[in-house]
Amino acid sequence: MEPTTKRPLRADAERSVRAILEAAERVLAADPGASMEQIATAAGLARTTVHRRFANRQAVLDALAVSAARQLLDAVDDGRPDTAPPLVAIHRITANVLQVKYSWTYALGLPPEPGSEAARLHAEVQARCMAVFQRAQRDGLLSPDADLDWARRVYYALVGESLHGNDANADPDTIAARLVDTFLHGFAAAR
Amino acid sequence: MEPTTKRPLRADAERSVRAILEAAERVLAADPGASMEQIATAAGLARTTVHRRFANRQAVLDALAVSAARQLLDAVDDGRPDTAPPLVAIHRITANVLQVKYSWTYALGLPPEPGSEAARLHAEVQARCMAVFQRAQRDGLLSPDADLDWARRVYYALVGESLHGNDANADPDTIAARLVDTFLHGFAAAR
DNA sequence: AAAAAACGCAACAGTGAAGTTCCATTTAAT
DNA sequence: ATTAAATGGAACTTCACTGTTGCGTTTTTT
Repeated sequence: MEPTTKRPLRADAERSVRAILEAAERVLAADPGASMEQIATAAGLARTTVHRRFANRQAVLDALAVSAARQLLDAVDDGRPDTAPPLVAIHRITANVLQVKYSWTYALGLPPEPGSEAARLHAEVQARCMAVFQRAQRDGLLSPDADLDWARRVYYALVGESLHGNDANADPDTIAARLVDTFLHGFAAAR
Repeated sequence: MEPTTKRPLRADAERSVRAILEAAERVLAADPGASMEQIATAAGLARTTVHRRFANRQAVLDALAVSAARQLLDAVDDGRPDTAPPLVAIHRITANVLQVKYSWTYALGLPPEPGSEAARLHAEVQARCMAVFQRAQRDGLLSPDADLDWARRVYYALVGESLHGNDANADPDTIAARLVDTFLHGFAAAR
């Protein structure tokens, strides 16, 4: 029952925490109802060790959500959303996000508890996204009529869909290019 | 243990079956791990009655998936996908599908068991969808370069996204119009 | 009105997972 | 090398859910 970081963990304990979170992602992605035992085994640990690091199942899920959300925010910031030209930023962010989302599909699909750290991080990501879109609209890349909130939701949906069917190693830049092209122009014949 | 329809069910029994499926959709949409007890209560029935109509939990899920998939296929066929002009068909199908999907979000999100009736129905829906898109491409509505499989996936994703945040009574035709517009033209400024 | 079917309710057994405790052993920190 | 922390493993309790059975009562069918 010590979820709060009282003193720094020992090196092996920190490895265990990471192993648990990575195992949880793998196992829960395959079966959201998987047991703590399955997670522990996948992490190469005993079940009691998992319970020593996380008070209960929910604590694992919370930590998993926060960990993944942090990496997502980093992926976005690495695309320079505030300084790069909008089209470049959107491309880079998309490619970065696709990689993170592929590795943390389950964790990033978890509904963030309102008020939680994970929710705060997701809101941060969303703010970056909206800022880029607003700049893109001012630069004439996006239509002046575009509903940016709807645009953001569509963009999220395209990212989610782009994760399917790609056997891991498919070039993220290629997928991102197709995604952005669809986002901008849709499927209608050129006018 | 009588999942197979031996003799026609009595009137009240058939009402029970429908009540169970509708309750299962509501309850499981809110919590996918909900118990049979919760489903029974939501259906206004005793738990044993649920077990009398469905051998086990999986049988409920299967029946739920099939029921929803049937309605989905009906919604698609009501849009005349083979005869109406492609743009009209796409609009109508979209509006119809949105309504069905809104009422059966959970059931239609279930991964269809390979080889099951539900899987067959979903494949049928997909075939209708591809047929419309091919006609649309021949008619010059969709770009000759468009990857129709990717287009279909994007279309599905847009449908899924359009279900969120709409407080039920939002006009399906309005939402469908926005969806189709985005699908065709994206968000870029007009060239 | 009589027969058949469906229902509610209570009770029961079986299962599996969550969470805890204790202790011997291993591993990291100083 | 000593100390403190972390781990594995077994055992145990608790608990919720599943699936089943039996029986008296209600509802539908004919």
